[in-house]
Amino acid sequence: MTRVRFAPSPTGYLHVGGLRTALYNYLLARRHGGKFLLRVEDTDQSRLVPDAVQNILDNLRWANIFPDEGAGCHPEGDHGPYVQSQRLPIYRKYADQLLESGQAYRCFASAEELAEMRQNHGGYDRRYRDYDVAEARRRAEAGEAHVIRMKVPLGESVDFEDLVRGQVRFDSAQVDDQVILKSDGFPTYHLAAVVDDHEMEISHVIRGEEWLTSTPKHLLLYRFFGWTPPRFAHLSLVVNLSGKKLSKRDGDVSVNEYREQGYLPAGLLNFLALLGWSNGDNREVWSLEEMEKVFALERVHPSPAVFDFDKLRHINQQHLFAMADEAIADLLPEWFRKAALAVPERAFLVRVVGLMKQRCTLLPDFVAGARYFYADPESYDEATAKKRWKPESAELVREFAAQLEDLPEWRSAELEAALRKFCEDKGQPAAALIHPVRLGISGVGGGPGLFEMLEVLGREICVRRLRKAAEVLR
RNA sequence: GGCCCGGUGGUCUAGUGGUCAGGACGUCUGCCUUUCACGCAGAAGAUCACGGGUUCGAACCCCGUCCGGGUCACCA
Repeated sequence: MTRVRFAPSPTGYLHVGGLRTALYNYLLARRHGGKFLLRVEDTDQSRLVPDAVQNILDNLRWANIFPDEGAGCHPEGDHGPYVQSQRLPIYRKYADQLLESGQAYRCFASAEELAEMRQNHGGYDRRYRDYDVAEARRRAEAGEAHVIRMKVPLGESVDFEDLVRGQVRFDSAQVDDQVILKSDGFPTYHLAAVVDDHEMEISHVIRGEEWLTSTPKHLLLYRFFGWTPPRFAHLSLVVNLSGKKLSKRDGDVSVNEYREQGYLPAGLLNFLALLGWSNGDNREVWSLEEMEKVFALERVHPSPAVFDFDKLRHINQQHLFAMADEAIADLLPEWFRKAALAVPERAFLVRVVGLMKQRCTLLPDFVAGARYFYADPESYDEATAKKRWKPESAELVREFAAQLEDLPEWRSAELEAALRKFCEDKGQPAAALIHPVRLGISGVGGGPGLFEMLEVLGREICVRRLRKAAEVLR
């Protein structure tokens, strides 16, 4: 049974890199008919961000990445609790077990001592490793603050087969006697993750590359406990143009921000998946469901990937194109509310979407970028007016508006025929009226086909706008 | 600095010994059109990090070097 987990720490909002990790885990579970769990790793009490858990849950839900088991699920599942701060006795028990078997020891080094060691010989010098056990126990029982460290066997090689990188080997002498239980009684990540992954029967640990060098510690812990370790897959980092781990300085990094800009979850996910994964068939546009059928860790690339905003936009646009007009229209009401505009009637909106679809990449483009469908223009684009509005335009537009009032059939074909006939009678090229009409109707120089636009807008609005334009523009 | 990982056009990638190194984004040029966009056609852009080997033949295998990143916390 494939059982994977996404185990974020609630020290901040969901990051795009985190979403990618969650996605790969989710895809592997789906591909193999396994389970995807969500576990909250809140063992650092000092860095908790109050609404981080909620944010992570919300954004995963927005992205349609639903955990099968764990925090936020109803019911949570049989391996809970799934929040580490609620599992303290469990970690304590295992830490004690290691203490008794001599694979861990108490350490009384103070923060000052530690700082001094770091300065002088680059790290903890294992000074309490062989400290008298009985004496250590006595001090501990007397209430003296201490931590529990793992006793790393020296001179061994710890190696494993990473599913995306192949064989990786470490010398155990390079591994320090990592703290597994802190003086506040909380476990560190290393103990907590190993214990939980074992108890929750995790089969594959898929996480960021920043964890690669602590994997030998984890492997050693599995060995201490006599447990079979899961398979590991370390994903490359998502980086900026300078090759550094993506950070706030590089622009938008939290999933919230993409959501607020109006990206489609499917588009973001598709783009993120492509940052390191490819199916090997030159295909780039994938729905979540499609990826679930073919995803394989063997096809994940180990080198870091630069987050390319242009490519993201392109992928998002592809997803938009693939959607039915009705489905897009259903997503729009919240964007009208955000723009403080009344939500148009659905049938009208569907038609607008049909006309605007290939001109939009993000959801709000259907609102702010198509404003003239919902409100009369308040101004006219200057460059366009300069180029397209001639001295005779006002008169032509005024006369044409009058003619439109009596047009028998308000449909694009009839509108076009009427306009062309009108121009012919005036001895003018059609463009001499087409451009001024577009400007007068929309206030801008670009947009969908003019006659379709007029049809959708309706007679009353068009006539009104044309008269206004003929009035204002000279 | 030690250890670990990585290195194919600006970017994401295909490629695992044998066609002019393929695709996509972006850029540029045309075409289409009433405009913008879409679409279509085309172009520029890669010493496959570098140097040695192995081989008839290497982006692919081996060694070395360089560069980049990660990690060296009572943070995850």
